Amino acid sequence: MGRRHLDHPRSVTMFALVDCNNFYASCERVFDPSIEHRPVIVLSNNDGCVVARSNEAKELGIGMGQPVFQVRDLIRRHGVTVRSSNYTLYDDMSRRVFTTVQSFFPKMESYSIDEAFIDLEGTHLDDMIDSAATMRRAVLQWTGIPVSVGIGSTKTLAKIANHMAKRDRAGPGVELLETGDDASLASVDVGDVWGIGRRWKRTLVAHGIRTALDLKRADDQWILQRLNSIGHRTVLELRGRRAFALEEEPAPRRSIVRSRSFAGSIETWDALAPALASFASRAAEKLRAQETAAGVLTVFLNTNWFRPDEPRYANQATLKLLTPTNDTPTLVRHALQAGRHIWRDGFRFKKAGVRFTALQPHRPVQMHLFDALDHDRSDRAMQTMDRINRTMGADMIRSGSAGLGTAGITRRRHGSPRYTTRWDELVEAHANRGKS
DNA sequence: TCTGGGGTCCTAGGACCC
DNA sequence: TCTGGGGTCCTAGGACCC
Repeated sequence: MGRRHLDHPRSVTMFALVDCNNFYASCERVFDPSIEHRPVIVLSNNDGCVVARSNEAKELGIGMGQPVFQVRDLIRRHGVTVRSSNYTLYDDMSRRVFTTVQSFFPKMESYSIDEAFIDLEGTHLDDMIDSAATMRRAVLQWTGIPVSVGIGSTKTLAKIANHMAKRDRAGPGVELLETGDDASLASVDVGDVWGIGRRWKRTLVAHGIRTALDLKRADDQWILQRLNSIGHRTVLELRGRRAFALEEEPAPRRSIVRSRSFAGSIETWDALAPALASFASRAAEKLRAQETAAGVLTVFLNTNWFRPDEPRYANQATLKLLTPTNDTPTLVRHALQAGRHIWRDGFRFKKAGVRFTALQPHRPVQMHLFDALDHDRSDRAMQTMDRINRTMGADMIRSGSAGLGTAGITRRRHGSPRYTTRWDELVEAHANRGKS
């Protein structure tokens, strides 16, 4: 790679990570200014765990992923605003944010719902911070979402710079980490390095590697042995060598999962079957949306992991489909068959799901002259079904056996409206609200 | 009482074949 | 009866990410 760069250090190419601050909480605030500057948390499915927190909520000591029942007191004492998660809204806001980012920096990789990497090629090193700051202001102004920007010569360093930008709350929200800035690396906990999770952190700390700088200086062979080849790439990136490329074109999904934990528990096959049918049918929609077909189907179910006092059972059944398909009735039938196979009476099931793998391209056959082939007819029926569900809202039409699906067995008590995607749930604007 | 959901990749080990 | 090595493919489990 670019030895030439040494000759022109001021035009070195850099990556930046744009990361939305407390994304879900920020989305909730955009449409409800009354909760600005106040503690806000967003909950996972079934209102079980905290999946997003405003800074004020973080300061109260509410942890990421913490079960809600453990922070009930804090919520009450400090009047924390609680919202069930609203992914329709977050997806739409995400699209708006990154469309804006891309209008400034066209080479962009959407990395997750709230993060994107960009390539700052063409921007002079001296101008990078200013350009990023300009983009940041535009995003805030046009979408209402605050973002932080970290700049570095590799994705891993850009991630660390972003971490530093967030750490410095009074700062400008943009941080540039020079490749040789070891003092900064020494200030970053090794567990905060992108790619180092809980287990690896434990291994590293036990070996005296506590900071990002220690990791940068670690022995390559030792890393390869005790972590793996990916962990080693992280080390290379800390040294300024690019090991993870910017991927502008998202690779097609290799698997699709639809699963849920149930608010209570499921004790009869008759209660599980509609849930499985619903999972299979939602996953099939996803298959068709990306024009793939599943070659392998897996159904899994398990009892409550957190109840050691109850009988435990977890199992999964995998079946290979003779012909890869994305046809809902076929997939539902197979899912029920696989589920029946691993079903056992006498357990209280807490979670189940359907997974499709061995995905392969499947182009729907459009407007064939004759209806001779069943799969043509099936393709068109599926297209119609997807179209109606898309326009009318999810689940207007679904496979007969899906019935109510998971409607009666999941919980959602703090929902906010789908402000941006449903006419009947639009925010009401009041002229005297004051913000323009 | 109440504990998320959806992904990726790597590695080791077994089955099977030549 | 005894004895081999190397390759591929698949799967399960474990690590990581948001």
